[in-house]
Amino acid sequence: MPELPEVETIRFDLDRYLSGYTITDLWNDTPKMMRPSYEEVRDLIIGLQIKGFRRRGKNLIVEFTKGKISLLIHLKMTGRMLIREKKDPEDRWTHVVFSLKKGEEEKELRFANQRKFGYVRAVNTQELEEIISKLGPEPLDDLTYEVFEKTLLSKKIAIKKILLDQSLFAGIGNIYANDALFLAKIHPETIAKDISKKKMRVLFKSVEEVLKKGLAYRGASDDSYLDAFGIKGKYQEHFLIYRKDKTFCPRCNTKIKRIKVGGRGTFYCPSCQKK
DNA sequence: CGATTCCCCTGATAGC
DNA sequence: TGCTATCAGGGGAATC
Repeated sequence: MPELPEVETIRFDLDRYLSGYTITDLWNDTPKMMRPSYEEVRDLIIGLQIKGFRRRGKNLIVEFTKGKISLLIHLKMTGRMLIREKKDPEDRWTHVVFSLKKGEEEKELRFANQRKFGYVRAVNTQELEEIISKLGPEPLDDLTYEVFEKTLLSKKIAIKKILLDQSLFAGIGNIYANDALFLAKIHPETIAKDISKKKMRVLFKSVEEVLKKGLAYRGASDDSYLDAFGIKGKYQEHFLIYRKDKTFCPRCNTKIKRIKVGGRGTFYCPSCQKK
């Protein structure tokens, strides 16, 4: 599922390949994916030239050279953003298509979305700012250890829930939360404020490490994730603990356990990650 | 503040 | 073999 490394991988390629293109048409067959509505989004963006793509947490942001409208795109679990030629074969589950043109060059940006949870939302500068400001700091950018520690010390809930809370830290999802906790040898249900300062430091570094590793491998394609060219990432080949509940701990060979924390599948080594 | 549940959706998988 | 019930999951809303 697209988390920070996956969305960032997509963003980087979209920015590089589609900046400068102008939106000439917008197609959609699933109105609920378009906010406020297909017609409004269409009228707002047709004719606009793409300035670039930004990312905030798991949100992809399309910026234009003129006006105060941006597109806020969330891929949720099964979203894909694909750069295609018009003549390219259909991509299954495509529900939104942006037609693009730069000089004589034509392209399509296709939003495929199997479970239809993702969306494209047109927002003005002020709305964008409001939404973005509700997200926590970026773990690979402006999150400092001091803020990390302060956040953990203020919470009496399971550390894994904290890591997944987008208003506390933006962009960490289930895969990287599981792997970071394994790396730091912390039980996912440990009450955040009870973690020792020493382990907090290790966890801070672990979060950074797994996210960077995810980026280096261009994301994890254990389910439906594909990059902007339709190519799988490779981080799934390097999962430490995520979805490893049929195997044994790489450190101590104990059988990996699977539980639910906050309703999400959670994996840990009962020997290495004690409460 | 936090916990819990529901909802959205559809392919994969388990169970019969 | 083939059908049906269950599950997964990001995030927002509603409820306690």
